[in-house]
Amino acid sequence: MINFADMDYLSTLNAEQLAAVKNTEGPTMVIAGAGSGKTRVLTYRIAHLIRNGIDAFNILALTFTNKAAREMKNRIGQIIGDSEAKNVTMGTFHSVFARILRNHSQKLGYPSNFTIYDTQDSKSLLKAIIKELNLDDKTYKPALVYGRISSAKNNLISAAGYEANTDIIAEDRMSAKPRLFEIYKAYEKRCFMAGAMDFDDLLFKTNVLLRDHPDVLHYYQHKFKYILVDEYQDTNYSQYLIVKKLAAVYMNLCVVGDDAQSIYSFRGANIENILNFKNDYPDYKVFKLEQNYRSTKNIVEAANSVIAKNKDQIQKTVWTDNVEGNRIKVVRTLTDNEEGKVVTNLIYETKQNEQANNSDFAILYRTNAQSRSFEEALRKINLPYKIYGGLSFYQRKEIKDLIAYFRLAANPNDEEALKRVINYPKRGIGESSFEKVIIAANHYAVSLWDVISKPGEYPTDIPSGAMNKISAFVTTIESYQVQLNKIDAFELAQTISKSSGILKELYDDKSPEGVSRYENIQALLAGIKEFTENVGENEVGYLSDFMIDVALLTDADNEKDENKDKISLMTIHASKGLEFPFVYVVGLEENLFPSQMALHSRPELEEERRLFYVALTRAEKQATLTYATSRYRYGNVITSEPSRFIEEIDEMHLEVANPTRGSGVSLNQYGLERRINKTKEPLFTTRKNLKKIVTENDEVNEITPSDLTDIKVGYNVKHERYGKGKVVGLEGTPPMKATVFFPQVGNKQLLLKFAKLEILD
DNA sequence: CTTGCAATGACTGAT
DNA sequence: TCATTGCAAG
Repeated sequence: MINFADMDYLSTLNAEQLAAVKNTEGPTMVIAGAGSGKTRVLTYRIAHLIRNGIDAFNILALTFTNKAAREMKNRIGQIIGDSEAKNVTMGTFHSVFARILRNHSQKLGYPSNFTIYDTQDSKSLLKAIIKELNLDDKTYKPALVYGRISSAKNNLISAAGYEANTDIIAEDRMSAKPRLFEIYKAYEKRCFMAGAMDFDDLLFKTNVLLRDHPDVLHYYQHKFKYILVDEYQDTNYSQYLIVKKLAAVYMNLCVVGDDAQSIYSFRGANIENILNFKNDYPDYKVFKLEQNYRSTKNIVEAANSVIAKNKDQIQKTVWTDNVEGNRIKVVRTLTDNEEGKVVTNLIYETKQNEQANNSDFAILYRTNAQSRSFEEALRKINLPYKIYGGLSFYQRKEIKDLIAYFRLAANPNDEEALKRVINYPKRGIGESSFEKVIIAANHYAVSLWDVISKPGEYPTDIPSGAMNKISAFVTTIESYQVQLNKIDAFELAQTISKSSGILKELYDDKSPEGVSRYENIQALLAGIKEFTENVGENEVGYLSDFMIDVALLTDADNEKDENKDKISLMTIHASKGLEFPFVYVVGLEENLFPSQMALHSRPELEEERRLFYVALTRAEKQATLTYATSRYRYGNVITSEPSRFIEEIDEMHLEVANPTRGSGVSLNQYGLERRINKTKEPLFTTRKNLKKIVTENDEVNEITPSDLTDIKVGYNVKHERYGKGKVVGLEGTPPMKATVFFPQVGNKQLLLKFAKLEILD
């Protein structure tokens, strides 16, 4: 390993990078193109601060993943020494502020052992609430409700604020979901009763904490004299405001990002945060890193030609001094299975020709479900691979089940954990009894645990047989609780896994899946053992410490050495920040990439395009794009057409390499026959049967809103999103609400006050 | 209360 | 295709 400590680290930076590193005081924005050495700038900037006498304790660095934080900390440690580096507060927004919240949770009425609900927990709770309110779960789909609540929270709108917001209420009424606010209210209350925060709460409650407790705000404002935020383009309003508040005193705020790589608007990310930086900090300095050190000219220029199609962006010119390199390969296959084989063969071939390692290759796709055909093909020719994302270790059922017992030991009010294990393993406490517990808890306005642990105080009409079983369960959990801070995490975890019956339940299942579940439990226990052994001397690692951010861990966080030389398979979202010599972007088909969900508006389509930009710019030496003309979806075959994104690449950077087919036994050795661009065959089939919902230029459904005071039933109208339609019903005098039939989407209720409609006749 | 089978609907993306 | 849900019978 290189010893950076002896090296003049600043000499390895280019002029612009160096300027960004040295401008330590005052608001700073770094616009960093793909592959421009952004991480180096962040790393060296922090090292530089510490070298110049700033206490590491006073530095806060917010990264996009915990893995990125760990790696950066290691690199800083190499420059200035680990003992200093470890004092920097570094991590994701969620993990940093979860820890801060634990220190102050009583101020918000939460226990310090509050539970963090993951997405599954949140949706499960919402589902229960929807049922309790007697609402139809087809209209109020938990996933949709979750999204709605999530985006409210990310914009710092509480349940009360939601109910009071006339725009939102009107919107919900228009989309025929007028009772969303009730669900939100119940959800908020139930989370609180359970001592639980969901992912969005970690940011929301941090805002509340900083808003309502000036002493706390003051403390952190002065602790974090220097603040750095990576991937600033992907922060949402809630995160933006936390940063703004913390930086308000010293204003030593450095944000780093690239608007062209903003791909998380579905999570509430707001590009505006980057665009508005100059408004919040008028005397800011901006540095643009435009030289790409990662990729060949072909890749950089191809990516530039694609992103140029977006309207919303900060002007910059990414360029490179690197070699020209190969053109981008485009490969068509007949089916998704063939796509798997062809990509696998190409990897095999490249590996031989270039003497490359498995870890030099990545297969990137739009959706997790696409991984299957590649896994099968790779397994067939024995190439080792690793899938990132998808179901992470901590989301497996058996792991969540055992962790649910841990959660109950730490916080018995945790409703979702209770629901999971009150009858697992089976102990005769069925659904009807559990429902009675919920009804009682709502009635007495206490937690579920209060009801079952104090039956004398909160009588229910649960039959005595079931009640006895419940009491036995309560006693079991209580016995775990008393041990929580007495014995170490491993001992307690072992006790729980045995006495809860989980270990036996899985041990008795001799099916291959059962065996693997048992092994997973053992792996979790081994992980906990490791945890207890690694806490400092004279300290005990308790289970509650281990639990602190289990909910925030992802696969990338517990990468093991055994995954070293493997081909990486992941979604493009998961590939952000990574780089590989050889990248295969697969499934480049209309309605898949760009996703059909994103065809409704220009901003959504532009985000898909940025996603494609991210995919391309992961590649160092060679990028290959593939698409299949048919693929399986929901078990049936659908035909598909090549993605518009392929066509958007300047043709001079493309090379088309299509496999032959037909009666052929042997396609050539690699299943490929090469053609240069000058082929007679049209590169891409025309797209005339593509539904023109909205094309890229938003002119198509552009409308001139008409005066709607004398709108009549039967009028033909045009809506900017739904296109042409006919008025089939009106309510109120003068008309307030119209029912309009749109051929594409069916009947829609529109409030005339808000809906922009053009009357066509 | 549990089990087993038939019917159903889901595929963006992830802290 | 796969996982979850609903329903009938034990």
